[in-house]
Amino acid sequence: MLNFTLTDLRYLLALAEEKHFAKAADKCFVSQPTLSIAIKKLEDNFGVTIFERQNHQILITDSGRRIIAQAEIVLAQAKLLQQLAMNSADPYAEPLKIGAIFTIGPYLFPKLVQQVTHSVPQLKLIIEENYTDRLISKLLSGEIDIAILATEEKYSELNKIDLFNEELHMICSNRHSLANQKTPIKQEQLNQETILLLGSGHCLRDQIIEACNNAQQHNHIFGHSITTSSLETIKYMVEMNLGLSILPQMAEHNLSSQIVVKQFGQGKSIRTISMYYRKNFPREILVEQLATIIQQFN
Amino acid sequence: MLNFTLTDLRYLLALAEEKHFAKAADKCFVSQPTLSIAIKKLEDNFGVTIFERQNHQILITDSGRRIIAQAEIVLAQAKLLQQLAMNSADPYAEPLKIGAIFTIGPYLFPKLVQQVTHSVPQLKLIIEENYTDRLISKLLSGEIDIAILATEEKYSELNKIDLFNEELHMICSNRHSLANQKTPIKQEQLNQETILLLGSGHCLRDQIIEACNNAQQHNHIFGHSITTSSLETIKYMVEMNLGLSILPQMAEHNLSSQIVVKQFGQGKSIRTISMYYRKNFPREILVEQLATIIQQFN
DNA sequence: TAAAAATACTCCATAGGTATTTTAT
DNA sequence: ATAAAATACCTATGGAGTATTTTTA
Repeated sequence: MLNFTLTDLRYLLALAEEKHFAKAADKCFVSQPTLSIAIKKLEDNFGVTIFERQNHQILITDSGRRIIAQAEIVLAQAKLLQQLAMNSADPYAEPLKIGAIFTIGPYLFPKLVQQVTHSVPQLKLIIEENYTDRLISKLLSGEIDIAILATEEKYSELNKIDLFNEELHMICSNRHSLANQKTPIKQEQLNQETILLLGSGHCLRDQIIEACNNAQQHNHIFGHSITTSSLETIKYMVEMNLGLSILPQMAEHNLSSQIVVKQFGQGKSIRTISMYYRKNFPREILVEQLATIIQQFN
Repeated sequence: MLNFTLTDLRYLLALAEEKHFAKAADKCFVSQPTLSIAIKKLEDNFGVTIFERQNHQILITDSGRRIIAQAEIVLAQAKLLQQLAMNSADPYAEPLKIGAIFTIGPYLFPKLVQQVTHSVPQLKLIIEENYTDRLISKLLSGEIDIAILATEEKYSELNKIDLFNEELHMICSNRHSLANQKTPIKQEQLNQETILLLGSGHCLRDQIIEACNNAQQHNHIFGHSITTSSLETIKYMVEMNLGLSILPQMAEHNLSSQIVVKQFGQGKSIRTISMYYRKNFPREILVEQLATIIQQFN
């Protein structure tokens, strides 16, 4: 067990420098007896004479010199710790780690990073794209601080802020037979079509299946489905008229002119994008700030 | 000013490791509330949340991780200090610095080092030869711990232990006219002789002058004197019959067979060799031990 | 209901103060 | 007589305890 305190060391160094109890005490803003007693306690505990009280002058013993040198190191490191901690008090000091699902990240992150760089330049973002369940577990384990998801699921350990709703639209090639239909596409019309879907794990896949399925029982509503790995792949395949697909609004950005966007379903098919973060997350202010930024995108 | 203690850091590291307040408290041998409060105090003072109290699990924030890493450094250095200090508690831990005048060192130190190596092997000696006044000032400033001198001077800041007396003898070549005299040499006989002396500053020079001068007023008792730099030089010159000289007993060791030692003066000419050290020198025990060793040399 | 952390409160060790004594110049 | 450090003695902060409450799984 350590038998000294950081205060003791401050007194020690002051005395080593001043070589005069009263002056050293002044320097530490304490009384001379306080410093005397602290030094005595240190020496007694160590069992070492650090200062040789010579008549009206103070000498440092050889052991003392080594002890003082080490005490300097300890105090210097302690001050570093203090600074480090104080700097971290700023919630912007540490980067914020945000994850989003694959079907949001590519379209949201660029705008988010741009806006944050502009309006909260002191904040660094670390972004990642992943599946919903992976993001949830990373969020719970502290690997990320915020997850941007499109799920209706409730998580008791997490807080949620809704960001925006986005519609799901059908896209097809302008050469496709549905391309010229004026009325919204009905679910039944997809029965004979080739549908391009993301792989399982992507929540968009489930959302599309649910949106198409609607009141129907069976899972396989499509005539034929092809599973792909990313929305960008899907867009290229639709452009080549290899099938049609359902896209969230955000992904319609920069669509090829050969792709047609069609209203889909009887009502509007929408999904809600929300921000999740741990209850008690100490930087909740930041979360709210980011939510506001994103909400102003629409 | 530092707003944390080493104890706080111990608690911090324990909690970081255990991630459980009660277990961390156990590890530190304190109660759970004690540790809780200490952590809270730390966090409040730093203005940083270090531990995110997640429902029945504790997460470390990113700021926390850095703080903990630095806290580890501080504690490690503090423990080093503790060890260092504890080891120094041993009075033998640090080398002892001894100075002796030029006319004692070469003859005393070899025997001293040999005996210390044998009977106090854990003690290291750092030896030096110098003039009396230089040794005194080094002793007062703490550059050396012990001075071995031949002086009658009193120093109020220093303690003194007498070691031994040594006689002063005359030496001359066996070809010298005084070499065959049976009775002790009288002071007056030196009036016509060439005397080899050490340079000024060497106390032996003054002691010899005083011994020869005796009741006489004038300083120049010798027919002719030559100043040399060391007793060894003097011995070689005496061997070559370039003059005679006065030697302390110790220096008679290993004299050339061509040199004759003669009793000198009516009474015995002696000087007292003493050990000086600072009052309050914390390792007085060692001084006494060394004094005893030297006293047993005769 | 159980487990974990926070809170309330009580207590005492000790760091700090003032006044004084001791020691040495 | 003066200057410096040590000692005596008192006070109060805060570190540590036990008991209890709050919170959440």
